[in-house]
Amino acid sequence: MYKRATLKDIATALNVSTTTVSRALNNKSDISDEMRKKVWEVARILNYKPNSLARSLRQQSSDNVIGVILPEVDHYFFSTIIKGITSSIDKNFLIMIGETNHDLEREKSIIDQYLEHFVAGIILLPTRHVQSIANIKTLIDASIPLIVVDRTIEDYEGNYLRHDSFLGAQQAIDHLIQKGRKKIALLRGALECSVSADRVRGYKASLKNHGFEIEEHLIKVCPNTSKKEAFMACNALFTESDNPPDAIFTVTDHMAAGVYEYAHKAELRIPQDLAVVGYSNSEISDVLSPKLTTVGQDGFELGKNAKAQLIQIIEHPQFTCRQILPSSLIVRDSS
Amino acid sequence: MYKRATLKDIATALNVSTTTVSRALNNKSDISDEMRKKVWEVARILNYKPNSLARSLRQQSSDNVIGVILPEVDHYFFSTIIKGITSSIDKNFLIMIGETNHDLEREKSIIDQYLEHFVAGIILLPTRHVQSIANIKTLIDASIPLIVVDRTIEDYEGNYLRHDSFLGAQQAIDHLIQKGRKKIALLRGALECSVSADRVRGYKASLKNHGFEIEEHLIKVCPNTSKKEAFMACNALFTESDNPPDAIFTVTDHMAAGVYEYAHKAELRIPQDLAVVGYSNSEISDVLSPKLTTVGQDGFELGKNAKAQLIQIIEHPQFTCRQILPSSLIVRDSS
DNA sequence: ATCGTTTCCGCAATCGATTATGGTAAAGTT
DNA sequence: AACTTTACCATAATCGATTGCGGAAACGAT
Repeated sequence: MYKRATLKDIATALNVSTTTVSRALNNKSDISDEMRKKVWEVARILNYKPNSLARSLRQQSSDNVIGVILPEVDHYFFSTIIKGITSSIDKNFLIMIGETNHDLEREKSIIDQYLEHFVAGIILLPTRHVQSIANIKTLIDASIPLIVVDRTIEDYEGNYLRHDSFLGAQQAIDHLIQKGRKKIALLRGALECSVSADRVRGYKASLKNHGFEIEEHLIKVCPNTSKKEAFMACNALFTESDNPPDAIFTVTDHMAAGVYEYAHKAELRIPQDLAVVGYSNSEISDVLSPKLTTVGQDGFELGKNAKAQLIQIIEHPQFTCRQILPSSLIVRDSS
Repeated sequence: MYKRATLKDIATALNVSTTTVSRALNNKSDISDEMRKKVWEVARILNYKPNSLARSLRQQSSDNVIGVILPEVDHYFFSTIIKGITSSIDKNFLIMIGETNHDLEREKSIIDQYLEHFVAGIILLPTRHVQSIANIKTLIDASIPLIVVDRTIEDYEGNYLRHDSFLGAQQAIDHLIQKGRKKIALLRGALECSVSADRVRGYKASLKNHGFEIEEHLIKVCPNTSKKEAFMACNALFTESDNPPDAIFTVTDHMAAGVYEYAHKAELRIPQDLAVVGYSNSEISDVLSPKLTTVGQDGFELGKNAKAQLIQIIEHPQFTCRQILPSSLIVRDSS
């Protein structure tokens, strides 16, 4: 059985104490240059790598484990965020991952587990039901480096990073209006979801700016932002009134797929009879026919950025991050 | 700052040694029933949770951290596997995740990092370039619980779990032949990829079983299994010969999307002029129009299963797992 | 020569758990 | 009564690193 070299091995080899070795390797003071060099040399030869468990235990804090918490790992947007986090290998951070399935209890439980493991910091994508800082209070009190990504949390004053959903939605509606659409419906997500709320605000703002009336019956709620819900909502839009919409904006691309399905069944042509704009620029937007116009939010960059910022926060406790990234409309063939 | 209760706190409260407390909590011998009860009671009151770092350090092995290694976290199939692994919360295992991007060096480096962290076991989805057990030799020598998922590794004798790609491909071709197709092309992946190789074997086996000739020029290689490569390969198939295929089987759904795109451009109707069958039952197969016939392999179940089996291996060193799960054809509208 | 400063390094405690070894008192044995 | 066994618990070492404190040697100043 292979055994890794320890501080003691280096110390024995040089006939010095482990204290000296530790200080030499961490480039601390009270060490002569000569000794420092010798220690580094032996460490290299023995292929020494510090035992991070021992270090974490002693320091009461890991220095290379980041905990990630998100609602659903198999949603394209989230999975590209994970890719952004895992693919940059700076500092060799290890990534722990926990999935909440939008369950607040589960979220709390994962946070506790991360705390027990002395993670160096946490990247949190809150559930869509988050209403308060209850779950992260422990983190705040203990000053655990934390960055809240994608969603907002009421009364939370700490570090965050997210896309500008308000602006994204506004761009989408601006675009539809510019294309001559007069009656634009909106399929939104859960009422308590901050992201969805921002997009609704963007929708309304754009309509107002162009002197359009806001018709509440054109706004349908799809709590799970699913394809099926969107299909049903679409059905409602076209059967409840004999003055149906000529454009639909959905807050996810999946919902747009539901609209496509309804349009296909109702023999509505996209974009001639009905323009569709989705949100996320997920992979299905390029596969749908006609290709879907959508608001692009780059998950990869978001994840990469979140990790970089968190590392800054870990290394410089006074560092703060309050960033809102721009989204940009990607015009394809559905509008 | 909140501080967790330790063995020592319990020991002090009861005026006994930490030895006694440890043994009582771990239900070992040399402890009176009376003492055991008292210890458990105090532990409950103080909300004691063992420090897993300290435990791992002492035992030279964690008991609740699983390391997962896979090629690309944002591919739908892989992300559903992650979901399968993370969503079952048995035993409160923590999940570490590493992405190789099909880079063997990176794979090795992640394995080393996991070893340094004394993970209890590893779920490995090898890169498509894997040719030998070089990367996992350390794991085997050190008897680290390991399960190889999705792909095979030459000369590897340990635990594995994967889908039956041979059978899946065979079913797909059987289906196309039964539908009356006479000239079935195949878009395959990288030559060194075992999964792709299995599917090619299935393709050939089915053709042979039905008395068809195998025409090598109908088999095109798309090393990255991308949509664009598939589009190009398709173009080649239809321009190189004036006797083009009437059906195409692709080893991923994304490649099928490439075929769709070519068909659209070349004004070929699916399925009338060209039948298409994909592989994976990814989310795009339900979004493509017409909906894609594909071979279903359930990533969620695979992940869940892999985790359950690994836990068995961790807890019972003599336990072995050699499973090949069936895939099943999902017939939709493209064939 | 004496005292004060640096410089450089080691001792031992510490993080929180596990465990080999040993010791004491009660119970059992002949 | 003397000896052995059993039950139960404590002491201390251990995992691999970090760090407060202290000590010895070298050097400079008076």
